[in-house]
Amino acid sequence: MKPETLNFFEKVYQVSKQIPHGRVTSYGAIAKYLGAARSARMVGYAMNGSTGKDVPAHRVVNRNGLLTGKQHFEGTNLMQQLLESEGVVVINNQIQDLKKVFWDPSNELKSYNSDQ
DNA sequence: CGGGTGACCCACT
DNA sequence: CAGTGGGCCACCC
Repeated sequence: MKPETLNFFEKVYQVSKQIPHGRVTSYGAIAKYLGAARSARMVGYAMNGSTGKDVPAHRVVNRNGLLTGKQHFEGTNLMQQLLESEGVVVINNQIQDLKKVFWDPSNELKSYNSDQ
């Protein structure tokens, strides 16, 4: 068991967990923070396994602020419900004031905090 | 071992 | 300005 084997998934999970309450980020932002800006798809793919974990995948949306992964959640509008529950205004699966609620890990975290 | 897929993003036309 | 295609990297069969 080597936790250092932090796969791309694990990295995404940790970053997602660091997302503040009432804030959202994009796959590309996380991917870029991990050094794979052109591999945003992997971030979303990682989220596929985040369902059922302590990872708030609902706080992760695409660049347009659209809840693309909503269909992957249990319910139909569960993702939107969770975001609105945190104070994020979401209309028609589209986050409003994304610029205000947007949270950039590279801008807030700056570095990898192994100590969480 | 090889091919296909994917909760995306960027660039070109 | 808007639309389309390609690219990227990891997991699944």
